[in-house]
Amino acid sequence: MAHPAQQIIAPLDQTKLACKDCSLFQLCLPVGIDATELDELDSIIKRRRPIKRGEHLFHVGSPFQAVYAVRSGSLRTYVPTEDGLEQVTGFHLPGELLGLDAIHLKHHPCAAKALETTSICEIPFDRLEELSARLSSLQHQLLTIMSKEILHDHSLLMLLGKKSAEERLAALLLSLSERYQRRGFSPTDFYLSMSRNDIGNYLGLAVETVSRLFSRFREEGVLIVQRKHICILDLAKLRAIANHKSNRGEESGG
Amino acid sequence: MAHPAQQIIAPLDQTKLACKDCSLFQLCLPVGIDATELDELDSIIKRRRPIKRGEHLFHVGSPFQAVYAVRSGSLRTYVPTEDGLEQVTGFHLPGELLGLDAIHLKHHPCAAKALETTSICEIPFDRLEELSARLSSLQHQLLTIMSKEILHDHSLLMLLGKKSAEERLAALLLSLSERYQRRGFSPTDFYLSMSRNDIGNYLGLAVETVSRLFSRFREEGVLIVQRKHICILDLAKLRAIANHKSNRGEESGG
DNA sequence: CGAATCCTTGAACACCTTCAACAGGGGTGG
DNA sequence: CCACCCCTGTTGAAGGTGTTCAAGGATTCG
Repeated sequence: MAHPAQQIIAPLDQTKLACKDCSLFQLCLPVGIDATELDELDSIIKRRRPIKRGEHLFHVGSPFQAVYAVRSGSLRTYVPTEDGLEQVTGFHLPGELLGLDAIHLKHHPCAAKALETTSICEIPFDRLEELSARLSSLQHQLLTIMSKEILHDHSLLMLLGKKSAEERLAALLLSLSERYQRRGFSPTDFYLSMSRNDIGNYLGLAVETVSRLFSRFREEGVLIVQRKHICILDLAKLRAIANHKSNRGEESGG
Repeated sequence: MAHPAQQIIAPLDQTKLACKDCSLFQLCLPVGIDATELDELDSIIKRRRPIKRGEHLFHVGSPFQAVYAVRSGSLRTYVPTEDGLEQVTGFHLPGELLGLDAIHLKHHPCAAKALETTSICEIPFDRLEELSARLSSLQHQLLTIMSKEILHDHSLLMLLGKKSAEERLAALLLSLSERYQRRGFSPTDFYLSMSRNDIGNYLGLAVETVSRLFSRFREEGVLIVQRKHICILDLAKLRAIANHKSNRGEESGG
């Protein structure tokens, strides 16, 4: 199901769209790269056929050959646990890079699954490394993206380690809101492409808790929620919930 | 206080020790780098005077100029939360690199504090980037280390999102055990350089819970604990606790 | 030796989970 | 087109795990 808000993305038949013409240009790898360099980067990028909801971009353990940039749609990454369950490690929106955590082990430590119909740019890693050795701005951008990912993980760690259920969900909604805004969508009106189950899993909460929280937020006038459609009414209040409250956690003396 | 198990590290007056003579050679940046390349790397690395327990290597917000490798001792990294509390994001043992999460924002998003007397190699980042543009093995190693850090964070996310208190502490002890072993120390007999408070903070648990867990592990014959001194008696059982048990978490349908 | 800090243990409470039942969509087939 | 079913999402009640509050014991350092 294509969400109305996401239809400013180029239609699927324009799969040859160059980086320089991509609406995600400023959110993706090419940041800070000049025209001739951009052509070089462009030449190594492959555009894949869109993948459908539920299909995998890569599986756990599959050999690491490329990193991937989301062009449209969304995915979730997750790792299976020993018990046959799974832990969702992230949701990935247009302009975001996936697969960088595979560099170390040379195979993917997590799987990536499309949450809806999703189109992807594939960037062979050996060629990217080659190219980034020559283009210092690209090398820097690559490190920056990885650094950003570490940063994101740290904020998530804080979320899971210190925050209440209410704060966690508020933080996720705010994160999505900001990311949609940067991509030119409404920050207050969007569709969740992931299920309540995915959200609960990601935030370390039971599905029922997530559902109850949505209801509570609705009762408090923070948002309107109808199944997957979210309309944030009071962004300030949502921020207050995400940051404020909760005197949990310890001052760590040392 | 120097812990007996850590005295195989070179004494403090040998601060000019070259990478090639460092006992951490195979755990640090120089992995897979040949002799001449190593000299080049060596030439940009500064050895700093050891820092004492409680002193900071860098603060939150301080400008990003270098990454740091731990030579001896240990540190903890943490980020302050809005409420004036803090979240511990990691413990860092000899051979490990700190500061890579600062690349993106150009200033340190977390602070690093010595848990004991600690000596450090400082590696100016601009020169490291320069050098890694020329040495592809170094470039690759740098990406690998960042990838490894992302990987570590993901396992920690799983820990905080899905695991019980018992599993979390067991996992931390196993992680320390393995890391000490790789560094040539005993995997079953070591000193914790961090406080119970730090551990609880890191694992998202109250100090009291950590304390109770140590007692329970002792009662179950898994380990002997005397303040900071840990002696693991039953590594297999500790692994069982860390991996097995607990049917929490959700199968995430989609 | 005294003070401060860290660690441990106990009891009551809170938050979230688990278990259970039901409601609402979306797809399929008659 | 409607009935049916499956899946996702919602809501209620009971229970558990970890937290908070409180107090006492151990260790370190001036």
